[in-house]
Amino acid sequence: MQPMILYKKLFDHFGLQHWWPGNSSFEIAVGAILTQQTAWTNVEMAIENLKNAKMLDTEKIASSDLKYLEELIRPSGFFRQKAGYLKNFCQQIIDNHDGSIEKLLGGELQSVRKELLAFRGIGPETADSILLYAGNYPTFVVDAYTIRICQRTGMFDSKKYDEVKAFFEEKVKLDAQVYNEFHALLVELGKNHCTSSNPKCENCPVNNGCQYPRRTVQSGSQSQR
DNA sequence: ACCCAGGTGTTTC
DNA sequence: GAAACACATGGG
Repeated sequence: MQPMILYKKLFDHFGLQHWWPGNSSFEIAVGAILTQQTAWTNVEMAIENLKNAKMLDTEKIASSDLKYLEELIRPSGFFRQKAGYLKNFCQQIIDNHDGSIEKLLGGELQSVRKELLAFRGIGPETADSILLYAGNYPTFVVDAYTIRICQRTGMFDSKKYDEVKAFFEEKVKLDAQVYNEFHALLVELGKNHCTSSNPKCENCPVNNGCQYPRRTVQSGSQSQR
């Protein structure tokens, strides 16, 4: 199955996703860091805490007491690492972009991406999420669901982030709005159907041609494709 | 009670 | 390089 066919099926089934939840670029970026390997409902609690404490602000976080920040974001899990990530992220924005994430997100895609990837705690998925959902850059976001769906549908078999990203950007015209919906839809499919606890993809709305279990191991032959 | 979640960094084969 | 591990809370 080709990516755009999958996209249409997902869109027909799930409809518009209205991502990313969040009212500002900064809130989206904070959410992107907090949601790493964590359910979004937990992140909502952490962001609510930050809002109530009036801490959703680059200067406030950068100058905050680390222990205090940890307590505020505790519900989002891995709170000690993430508190450090957030402080560092905010400090970088202050040092290099006058404390304005809009300025950070005003540069050329590849150079901003490179800058984000250099921050501690910001890997490829978080960087692309910030670029796409906070900066509206046409960069495809890959996550564990994307990789699993690619493998089970037989669409593309790789666990390497950059390879999967390149595959989609090659097959799907560079368009921030389409990439926005596509990633959100893949997450929806991943959460509801293409889960690790539903390895046979039962009741999947798009499972035509699903090849799970992917292959019966052939001893000796290693040829791909 | 166990498993999982919209990853990342470090350590170890 | 790939694989294994640490990081942690809250919901199903």
